[in-house]
Amino acid sequence: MKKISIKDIAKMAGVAPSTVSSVLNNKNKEARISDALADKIKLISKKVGYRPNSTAVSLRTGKTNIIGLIVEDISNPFFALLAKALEDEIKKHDYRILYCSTENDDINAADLVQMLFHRQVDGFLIAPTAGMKKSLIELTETNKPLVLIDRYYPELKIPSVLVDNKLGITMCMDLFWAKGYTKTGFITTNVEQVNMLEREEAYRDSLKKNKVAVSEKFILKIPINLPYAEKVKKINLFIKKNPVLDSLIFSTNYLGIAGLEAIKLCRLQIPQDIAIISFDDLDLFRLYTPGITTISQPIDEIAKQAIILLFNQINKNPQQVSQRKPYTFPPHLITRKSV
Amino acid sequence: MKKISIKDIAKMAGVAPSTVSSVLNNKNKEARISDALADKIKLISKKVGYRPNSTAVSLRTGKTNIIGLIVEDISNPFFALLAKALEDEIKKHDYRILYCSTENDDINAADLVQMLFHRQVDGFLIAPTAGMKKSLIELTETNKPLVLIDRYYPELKIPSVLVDNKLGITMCMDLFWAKGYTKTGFITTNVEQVNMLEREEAYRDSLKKNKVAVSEKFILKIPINLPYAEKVKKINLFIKKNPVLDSLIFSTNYLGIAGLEAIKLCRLQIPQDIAIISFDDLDLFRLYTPGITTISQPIDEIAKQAIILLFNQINKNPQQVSQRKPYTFPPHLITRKSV
DNA sequence: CTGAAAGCGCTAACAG
DNA sequence: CTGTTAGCGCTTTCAG
Repeated sequence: MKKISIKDIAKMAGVAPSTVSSVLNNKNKEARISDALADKIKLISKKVGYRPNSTAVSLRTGKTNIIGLIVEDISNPFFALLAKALEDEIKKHDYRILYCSTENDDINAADLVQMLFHRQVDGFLIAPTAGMKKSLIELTETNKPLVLIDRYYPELKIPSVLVDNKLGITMCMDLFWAKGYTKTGFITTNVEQVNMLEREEAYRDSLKKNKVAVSEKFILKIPINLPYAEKVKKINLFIKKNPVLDSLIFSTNYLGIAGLEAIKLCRLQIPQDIAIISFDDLDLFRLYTPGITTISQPIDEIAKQAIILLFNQINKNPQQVSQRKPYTFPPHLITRKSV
Repeated sequence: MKKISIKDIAKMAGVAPSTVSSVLNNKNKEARISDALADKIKLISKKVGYRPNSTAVSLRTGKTNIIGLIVEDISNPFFALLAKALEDEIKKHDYRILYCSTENDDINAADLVQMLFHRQVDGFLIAPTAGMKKSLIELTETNKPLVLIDRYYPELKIPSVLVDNKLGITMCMDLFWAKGYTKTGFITTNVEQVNMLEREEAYRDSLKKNKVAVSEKFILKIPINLPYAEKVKKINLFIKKNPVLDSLIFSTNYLGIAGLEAIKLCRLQIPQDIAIISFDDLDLFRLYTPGITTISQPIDEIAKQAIILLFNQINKNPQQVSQRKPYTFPPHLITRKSV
């Protein structure tokens, strides 16, 4: 694993660097280099373990084989699983991932886009923050391949892949209605991201469809960057203030976790005192007693589709007639004992 | 965010590219460029949002400001948290992370080292697989900055940062002894990684110290790449075969998870029928009923120290008198109701 | 004080 | 069939 350059190989083989380059990039035919020579060059470079300097290749070709991944927080289990699934898919194309967490900060996010762009990444996979519109518009103007994941911007025609958020919450509500729960609280974040807004909307729609007036006090919006303990406290208070509630929906995994903790503090029994469903499936929800009913996201499918859309752009695949609507995948309702 | 090069800036300012370069790299003094001119150049490049092409800078300077991170699996909560902590620390140095998962495959791991090396990363953070010795030796011979995390190679003098694995298990055992448990089973993986071996060793040592013969049938080694359901099955069987056991230690988080599932299947009560402790603290363990006693790793401290050691090397800091022993941090025993 | 020139390692056009 | 040449965008002498 020494620093060995194409010139070294050329010297060893007694040819010019360009000849080595052609051979190693399988351009034998175009350059019409004799098979014997090609084999010789290949052999030598294999023997000394030659691998081209990616930086030089990138500078020359303008390609880095690196995709920039921007998520909210790589330590969130949802994003960790998504990142792994994306990594697995992208590996097949011989690409790598440079990842960054936005911490849900718009300025941070815009910076990361800039930084990755100037690092010449070949494409972007972004779970955008709520205030990233400007940054995304700028990015699209550069024609860099770009796919949004987990969230999207309805006004921007950017290929997006995500779970069907409305369907997920509708499934929750339908289950509640079917089981006779009529007073469902909705616990969500205060961020204005489409995915969260759609979840809330589906909650409201379901109430309306069932001719129940939406009661604003049954909706709790928790500031996203509040420390965990504060979140628990807020939920705790919310539950105490609304003893009439017979069921709760947590719109995302960490709220579900905080919710379980809050319910424990209130000494309420699930599902006798209160039934619950959380978005995102976790080991915790599966193994908790009682098992928690969840809306599980099809992470692998989302990752696969995102990579397809990304490489359609990278390879300028014409079939990529970018449809206006985001690609959505239905979630799975995993029913357990919590309802 | 257009492609704007140093030449463009030079033209706009009516100077030579090299002058722009000097100014932007704060080499005004050495180049003795007038403050007025420097300010003018800075202003212009700020106004048009100029950012140098990182690829070109890298090719020229040999620095990429990218660190290669190789872990077992980014979707494992331990590594996800570690990755996030590392990202946070590394950001302060204006570096980024290119990450890869080994899937615990030695060949894969060796490939990743090669790949990252030829991508000119400025340093490596590696949680090595058991069979990575050769690859690591090769890497050290290149003098690339390198820090091992979570695991280490006793024979190789490579700076390493990890939790004190032995202490962790000793704490478990001491707690068991103190509470009167005398038949403790140990459930671990079959991989020959030092961290795992040390955990097992501590278990054996504790028994010996307390004059209890080590019973091999009380140790269960589960193949690491077995599907989750199979792991549960193995543990289930192990418990049924050894009804004499009054307590169990799970040597890593996913075994703890599988263990809870297995115990549920056996319809055993924790801690009445069997007491348990798991390595790694998870939401699941905290919120499970009963709460599971765990050995929590000081992830942030590990990340901080790893970054310190890495940048000591990158900056050729002489104080980095690479000590032979790995840097270890004591874990925290979090006692809950499971013991 | 400033600019011209070389070169990092590679690839692609083109000339032999 | 193969080698020469130019140049990707930047930094770094070094000459003026």
